[in-house]
Amino acid sequence: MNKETSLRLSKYRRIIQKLKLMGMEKVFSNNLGDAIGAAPALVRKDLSVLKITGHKRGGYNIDELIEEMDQILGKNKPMNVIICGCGKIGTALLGYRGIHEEGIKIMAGFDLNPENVAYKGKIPILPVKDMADYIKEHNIKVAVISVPKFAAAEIFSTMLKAGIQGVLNFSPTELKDLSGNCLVNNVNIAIMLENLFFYANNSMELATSNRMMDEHNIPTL
Amino acid sequence: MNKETSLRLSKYRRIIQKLKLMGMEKVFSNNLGDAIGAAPALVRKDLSVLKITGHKRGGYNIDELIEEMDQILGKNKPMNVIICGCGKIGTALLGYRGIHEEGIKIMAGFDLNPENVAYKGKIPILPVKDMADYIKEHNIKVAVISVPKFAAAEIFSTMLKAGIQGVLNFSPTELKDLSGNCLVNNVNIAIMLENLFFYANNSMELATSNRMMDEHNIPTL
DNA sequence: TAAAAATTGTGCTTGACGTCACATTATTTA
DNA sequence: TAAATAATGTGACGTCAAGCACAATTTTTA
Repeated sequence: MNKETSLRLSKYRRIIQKLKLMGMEKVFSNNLGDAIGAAPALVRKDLSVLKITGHKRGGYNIDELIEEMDQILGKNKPMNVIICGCGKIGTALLGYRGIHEEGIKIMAGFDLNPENVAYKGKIPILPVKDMADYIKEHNIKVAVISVPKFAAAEIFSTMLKAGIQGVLNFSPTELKDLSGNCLVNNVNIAIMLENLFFYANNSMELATSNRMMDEHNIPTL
Repeated sequence: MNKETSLRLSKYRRIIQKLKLMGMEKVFSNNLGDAIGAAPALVRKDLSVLKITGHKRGGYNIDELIEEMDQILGKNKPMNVIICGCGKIGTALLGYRGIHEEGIKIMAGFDLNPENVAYKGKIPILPVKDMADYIKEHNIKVAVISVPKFAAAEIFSTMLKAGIQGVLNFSPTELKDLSGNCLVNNVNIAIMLENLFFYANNSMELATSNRMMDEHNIPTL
């Protein structure tokens, strides 16, 4: 399964959750397709790959769907993360509701000088030197990197040695794990902004490519 | 040109800049390819599409390359953004160096209650109701949305009416401009984290697909 | 009960992107 | 000068993901 596909799964999961809260019991592939801007056939194929099966003329049962997707997406297992680098961005994430609301728990923050971190919440802020032990002891699988550029590569290396399997990297240094044990989502804010300026400056080209629009735009729920 | 291609362009630009600072004068397609984890032929094709031409056996002249790419990427024009929503993430961005270092200027922040924003820097924090006028008066093309979920759709709509052409959206509401006048980069932190847990929980599949690895991982510069 | 309608599941087609491979051209070396 | 070497530029090809279209199946309606 590729990245786009797995992102769609999370989106399906989120939409289905909303529909359930609205009291709905079943959903059709074209509903989900409309919601994420994809063709109904693609939705069916995605679910088909997951061995999730619907009912001819009856769509998909929402409760079944949630159960099976949670199983596949690992939503039943604890989703515990740590945040390494408690500067401006790291601290913002420590208090970010969107993470908590999805059932993800921020276990701890790490910083070179934890006593300097302004954030005063329930989450412990620990010194970076304790990170590797913490990862092993608490069996942490996913980490956020929000350290300055110069520190990113080293902290990433430490994480890999400690067994981290997924990293969300906000530093401008693009990280890669050559061994294939750890997946990295690089979020480069400056490059994304540059990208927007590029299209804004060349807006004629924007109109000509539908493919591009599809990749960038996903309908509001 | 698709999104991946334009992201590569920004990466090339960044690498070339570093090489220039190191005193180099020319660069070969395989250098750039190695740096971003792409095949040399792809680098040549990317540059070829931009009508940037190299020299047989001589590679690409770095000064020419920078000049032409800056032209194409719009780096010569001012890159002015506004930040709408000065909560935790918005405030973090107001003080984020990575943006400034790339030549992007944050012109102003907007918030429902600007007087409540803790950030005390040089950037003015203005009331949201003034945003549309500000966009028009200062000819702002690109905006960051970092408002809470419930406010995202409305502020986005206001931006579109004011003529915004690019949006970097950190709210969990996925935004889309149906008219095609505005490109949106949706950055959904919770979904990206979920995605990492998904792969961590199904790590066997990770190893089997090389394609996926390529999409996720970009080598450190 | 029979016909009509609606929705799934999937084989086939399409299109885009990246890689391969090689002709072309420039530089170096003997 | 001629041969060898090194790099570009691009046409051809392979691969993969998404969309199309339709058979299969279930429900509704008359």
